[in-house]
Amino acid sequence: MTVSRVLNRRPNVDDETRALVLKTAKRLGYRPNQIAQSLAMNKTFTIGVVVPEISHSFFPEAIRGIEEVTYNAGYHLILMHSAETAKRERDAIQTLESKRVDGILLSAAQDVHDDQAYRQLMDMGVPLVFFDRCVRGIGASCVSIDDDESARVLTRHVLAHGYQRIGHLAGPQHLSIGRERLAGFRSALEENGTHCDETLIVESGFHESDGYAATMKLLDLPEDRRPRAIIAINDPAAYGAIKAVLDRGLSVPGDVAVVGFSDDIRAPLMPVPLTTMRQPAYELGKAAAERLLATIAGVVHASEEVVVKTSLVIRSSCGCWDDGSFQPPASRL
Amino acid sequence: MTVSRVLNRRPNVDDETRALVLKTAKRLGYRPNQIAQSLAMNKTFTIGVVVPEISHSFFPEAIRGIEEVTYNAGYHLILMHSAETAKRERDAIQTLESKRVDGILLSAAQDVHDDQAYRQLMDMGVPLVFFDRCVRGIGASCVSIDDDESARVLTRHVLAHGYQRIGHLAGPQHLSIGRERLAGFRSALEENGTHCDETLIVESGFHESDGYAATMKLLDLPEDRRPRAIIAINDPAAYGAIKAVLDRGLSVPGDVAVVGFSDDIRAPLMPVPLTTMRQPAYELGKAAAERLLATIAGVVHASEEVVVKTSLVIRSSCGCWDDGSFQPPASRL
DNA sequence: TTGTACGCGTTATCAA
DNA sequence: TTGATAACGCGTACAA
Repeated sequence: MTVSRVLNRRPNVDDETRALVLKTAKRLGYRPNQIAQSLAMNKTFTIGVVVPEISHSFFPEAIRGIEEVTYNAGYHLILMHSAETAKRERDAIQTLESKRVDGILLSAAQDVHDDQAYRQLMDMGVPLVFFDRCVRGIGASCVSIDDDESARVLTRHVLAHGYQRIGHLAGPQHLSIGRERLAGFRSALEENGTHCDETLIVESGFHESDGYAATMKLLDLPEDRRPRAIIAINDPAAYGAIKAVLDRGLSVPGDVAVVGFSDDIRAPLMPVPLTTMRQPAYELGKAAAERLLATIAGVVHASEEVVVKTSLVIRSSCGCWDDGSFQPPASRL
Repeated sequence: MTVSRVLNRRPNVDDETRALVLKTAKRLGYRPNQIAQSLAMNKTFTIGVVVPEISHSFFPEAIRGIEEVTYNAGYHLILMHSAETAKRERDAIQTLESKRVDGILLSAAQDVHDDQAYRQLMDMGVPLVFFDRCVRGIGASCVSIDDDESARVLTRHVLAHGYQRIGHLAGPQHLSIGRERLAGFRSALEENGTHCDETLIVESGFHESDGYAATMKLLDLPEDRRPRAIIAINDPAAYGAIKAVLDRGLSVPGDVAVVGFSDDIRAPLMPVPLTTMRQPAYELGKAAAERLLATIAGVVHASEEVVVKTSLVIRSSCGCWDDGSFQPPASRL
């Protein structure tokens, strides 16, 4: 009726009627029922966000970026937590579908092994944008960093110290970031003419405990086959690596250099400040949200790769001095 | 129709019909429209969570606890960010009301000065549970720590070092946690027979920059009127305090001891590890969610105060040695 | 066991 | 400018 027109600021309403409606609405504490609106308009102004991890580090910051953009556009967020499991992720996707969200932002869980859930989403026409941990080849956009290139730059820096034996705590190989960072690692070694010892590449999860366990394996090698430096899949894994090295009575970076990936909030505070590749979580979240809104608005149709810039943060765990400048000890060059 | 019965697992359906429905549903990729369900049943299985802060520290962890409980109960979360502003908080509340959430979990923003928005929510019969930063006297439940007692215990510990002049970076006094922590601070001084110098109590916000600014004011006092120890409203403010002390060329805890409140993830990693009151964010989130679900289920009607236990975490910024034991230097006792 | 009628609160369409 | 009617997709109540 007329009430609808007033509340939606439609022009063709008499000023008196309008005033009356507004007054009465206020008196009754009336709130438009957005559920009914959604049903009628087939639009919820809600976006689903699925993250594998909630608490520390990268994701809260990314969510803040997402929230910033979506809030300004009048959208709201349903937050789902996959807890790194494929089952909960599938569950989350189904729920969001049922809730008829206008789009989904998703960062893939660690143990996802097939595309099916994503493909089905795409088939149903639900706008989907991956961020950080992408799944390619299914026509969904991806907002992330250039993992391959970033890993290459990071590895180059480690190589510049003159280290010969370099280990890699590789991420899960069914995830893009696991594969691509490993590829970047390999290519940096190759361009440097450094032999890549496959025993120094061990698969690791994303948690500190994973990094600890994987590093212990490397440290169990005979001394002459042990890595002189370790490149971890992310910062938490690097923390685990540092802990493992120290627990073995060795020093960082004196005996084993360690570098991470993310520039987590704790990285500069570590017993030996962590050299790492800064991944701008907030900006990445914003970019992902912008991409999704564009998709929802129908502005863009094809899937797109959005690359957010990383930057090398040099501290001292790599063997550089702690003033942040790039100064591999001369003796090793 | 019969389809509804099948999908809701009602018993009185022929097995064959049921099988047919399920098969067809799968074939069509059918997803029940929860919007329509919600409209018909007047129930959304959605809970609104309003936090003043998203990224670091306390809230992501609390959200994880909330998510854990609500997920298991079949509820989902709409996450809203008030950014410490009353305006955005009011906005969030209105939106959640429009979205007909089944209940709201809220931690009050820093600059909220009146109860009106909350009262209106209560009047409309929307279950509301505060967590961490509560507003009392409006009939809503509150899940938090015992701020008064915790601050007292913390202050007692600082006093035990023999410090006479103790400063307090007090939180906003219109928020419960600001008032109660200050009250606990005062009562510990009183029971110790220590004079409370009002010039050493300065109001501070919750951010590192706020703590920095407030501490600078204290350090601007003539040397004989400066505090020998500072109790900050929370950990980030304590980080700011430490930075201010160091920036003035003074040492922590040698010249000025500093303690925080929260046990943020960075507390043990500070240049001088921070003594602080541990606030179990995850457990607090869980308790708050449980309380809200009970309210929604109508199990409880009256408002309730749920108190989650804190514990004193002794590191070295208070002047204790760094092994975590309670050992105020003997010379000062 | 199955199907029909109605209502949930809104928007869209068309008529008054 | 305003009002009536039919959707939107489901659950409830009752009839077949």
